[in-house]
Amino acid sequence: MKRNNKLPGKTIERLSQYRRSLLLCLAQEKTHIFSHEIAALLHITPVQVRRDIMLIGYTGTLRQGYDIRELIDLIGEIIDSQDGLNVAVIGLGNLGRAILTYLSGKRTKLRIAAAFDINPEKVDKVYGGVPCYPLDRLQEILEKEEVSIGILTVPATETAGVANTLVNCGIKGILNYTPKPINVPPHVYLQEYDMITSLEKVAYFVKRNQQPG
Amino acid sequence: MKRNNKLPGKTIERLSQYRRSLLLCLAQEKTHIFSHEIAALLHITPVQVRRDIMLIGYTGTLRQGYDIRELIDLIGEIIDSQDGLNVAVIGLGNLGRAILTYLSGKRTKLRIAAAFDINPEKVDKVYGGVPCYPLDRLQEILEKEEVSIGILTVPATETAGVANTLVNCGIKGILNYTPKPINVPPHVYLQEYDMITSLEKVAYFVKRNQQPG
DNA sequence: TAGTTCTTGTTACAAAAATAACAATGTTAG
DNA sequence: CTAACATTGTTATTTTTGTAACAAGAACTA
Repeated sequence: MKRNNKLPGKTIERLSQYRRSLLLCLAQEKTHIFSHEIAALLHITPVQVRRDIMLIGYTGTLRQGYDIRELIDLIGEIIDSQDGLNVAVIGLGNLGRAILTYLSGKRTKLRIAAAFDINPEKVDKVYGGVPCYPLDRLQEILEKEEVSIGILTVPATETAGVANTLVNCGIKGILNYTPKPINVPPHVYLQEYDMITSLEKVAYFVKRNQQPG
Repeated sequence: MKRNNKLPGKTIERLSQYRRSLLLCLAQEKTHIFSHEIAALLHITPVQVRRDIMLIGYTGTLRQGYDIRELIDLIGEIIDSQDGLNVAVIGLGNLGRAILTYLSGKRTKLRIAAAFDINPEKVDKVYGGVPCYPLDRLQEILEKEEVSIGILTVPATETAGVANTLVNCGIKGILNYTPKPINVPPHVYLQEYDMITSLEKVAYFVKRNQQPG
């Protein structure tokens, strides 16, 4: 049960997905599950499921598979923070609001504490249970609410500036949905995702399948 | 200049990003660029840039670096389809509209041909230059517009059904932003992205940095 | 009881991706 | 002219990720 060894990033992603599926199973009165069942739900291989579960040090029973409740709890111990973390969404365009909707009221360990926008129309309203503040109160609110993770959904022109402010406020992690890459000091964990890049990648592989060579 | 060898997926992603940055440079009258300059723009290493460029068979000049115009054109030859591809966005919630906004009018080779939603309020309106059709006309429109790529932004409950319809209509690639994994026949290229998973991954690494062990 | 069948846990292997190392070659400086 | 330098292109190495192979053990069957 030694799981201080750093787990691979991809394993973490899958653990998050296992838990989500397992919660659904639990809601259906299911108590145990086999590796190949989890695999089928997520369209991956049973081997990979078993390997991931091995890495977190959980052990199923031989003929019943894994205890769903126990597995959910263990995944929680691994990927959740004990006391929870506060998250802020910066930029309430369509994407920012989409994220608020997705997350609203779901995660208990990840609390969306605040949203920010520059548009006065949006400021002081509440979206998905989250209050929207003006962008110029970013620093103040981040500190007051002890926000550790920022989700960047501002226009590309604002990315660098907002990112700097986040870092200066002592943010611990940034999820950047802006098409503009940012750089951060090593103690800040950064993950970037660009929708246009993803789409162009799909287009490339579609093209290749059409004209194989 | 043999670039029929399949390029790594990650290289494709970076090529897309190189092109975007290079277009900006070109707009600033710049004609040549060094690998370390590209690297700095995207916060990666110069070696990786050179390696990617080597893989597509382009050669820069020794003291001037790469010709920006030529490089942009070559990347286009590689990742764009000759005649362009038509894309449809299925589901016009916040996320669907965000994508339309991002893409509207930008890509010439990737044309957003149609959007779909089940909500009558949205149907028959135009979003970002793209007409919205009712979901039950999906099959008809996809065939009429010769759509090869579908972007899935419907609620999780609808994912499986819509995905099946897409496959039946002969779609070539799917970009699934739904939290529900789908499976498709091997000739359909599938890419999935789940925002909640990404956020939980960031949270995990933030937690690890806080309590290193 | 002995054997068959599932399923897990683990080790070994393969593939993909990133990084490092370094030869080659114009260009500049003296 | 020669040496130092900056930059590319390529090969080699390491790291990460995924897949396969297989021993071991509980439950069922006869």
